[in-house]
Amino acid sequence: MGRGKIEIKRIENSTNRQVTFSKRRNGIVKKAKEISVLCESEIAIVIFSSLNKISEFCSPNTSLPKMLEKYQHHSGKKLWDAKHENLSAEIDRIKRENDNMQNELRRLKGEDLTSLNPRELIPIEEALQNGVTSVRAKQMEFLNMMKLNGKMLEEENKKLTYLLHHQELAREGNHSGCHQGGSGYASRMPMALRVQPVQPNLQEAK
Amino acid sequence: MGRGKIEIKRIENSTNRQVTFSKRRNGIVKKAKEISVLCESEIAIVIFSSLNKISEFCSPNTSLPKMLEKYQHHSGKKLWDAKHENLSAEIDRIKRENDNMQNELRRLKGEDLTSLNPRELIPIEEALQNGVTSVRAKQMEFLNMMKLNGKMLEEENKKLTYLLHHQELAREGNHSGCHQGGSGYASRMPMALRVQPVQPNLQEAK
DNA sequence: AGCTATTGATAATC
DNA sequence: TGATTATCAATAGCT
Repeated sequence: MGRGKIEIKRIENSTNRQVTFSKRRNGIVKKAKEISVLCESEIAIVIFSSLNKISEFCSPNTSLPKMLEKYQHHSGKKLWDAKHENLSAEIDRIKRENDNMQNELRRLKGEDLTSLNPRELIPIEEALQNGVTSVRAKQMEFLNMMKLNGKMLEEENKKLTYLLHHQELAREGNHSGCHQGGSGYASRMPMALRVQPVQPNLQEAK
Repeated sequence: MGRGKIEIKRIENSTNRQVTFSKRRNGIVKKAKEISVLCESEIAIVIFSSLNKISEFCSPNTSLPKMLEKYQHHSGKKLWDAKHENLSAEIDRIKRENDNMQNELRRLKGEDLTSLNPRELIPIEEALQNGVTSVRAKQMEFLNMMKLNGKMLEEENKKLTYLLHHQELAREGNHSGCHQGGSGYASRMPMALRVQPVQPNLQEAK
């Protein structure tokens, strides 16, 4: 097709070759577009010119990576190395692990028990029981800590009260005046805390 | 080019589409061969038919993997490294999910509770309690089923015993003879079953 | 699958 | 490069 027939062999004239390359490349891409539309097929083309310039075409609604993925999947041929398979295998492995855990979780939460027989229920019950025990123990721990904390605060309160009281007394002694409705800290404190003097070595209880 | 002009749009007639696909595919591959020779270029083509049948072409002295390798190298675009990244990301995601589940599992099993505060313990305790409840319910279900099964067997036993007893009586009546070592079923049965009527509710003791 | 009238692609040229 | 056009190649419709 053209002004003259040509032999299909390397075009020696470099310029001519370039031109022909460009024209024919466009032609091929056009054909590719057409076939993809006419026959609703997917086509990907990669071309390197003799100067290693890249041209690529890929039918709409897909991409080279997608096409290659599909290629591997359908042909079974490997386009790239084992890396993928390793990763895929890893994913499969983790997903399986995931499923197992999900099942275990579901069962521990009491769902999905229908498929189990009585023998399989026993370890689950035990695990749950252990869990409850541990959690309750932990809660008791917290409770005790809080109790202890409360006691310590109480003790500190007492100490402070005692100190304030003494300050109050000292001031009264200095001024020889009597504040009947005393405005000091001590007088505003609850009776229970004010009256009792601090006991020594309270911290020892820690 | 053909007996008539055609619009470039999906060919509705399936057979026609197939034929056209085949013809044009060959055409494109031929063009690809030609350009690769004429312009000493490298070209790779992958085509999926509408039925996902693969066709591929790759210019001589190279291969699809080689081409793609070159493609990545020269274009800088990632073909499968992108895929790698996707896979890696997927792995990360799943691993995170995995870790979460593992933590949840550990906590449900009463391990690894030290890092939790009291407020966080509450839902765990509840979940465990629910789990225990569910498991026990399931166990009760099994127990009831077994009880029921036992009762049914017991009933059947009674029935059979009754029937055998009557057969025995009937035969003795007919023959007016006494088989001392009788060959009937009943006479071959263990004494325990024959003589004593089944006691009701034996299974209740379970 | 083949055939062929027809359209489409393109080699040569400017 | 880009446009033109005489030719050749691809192929649509038919068998």
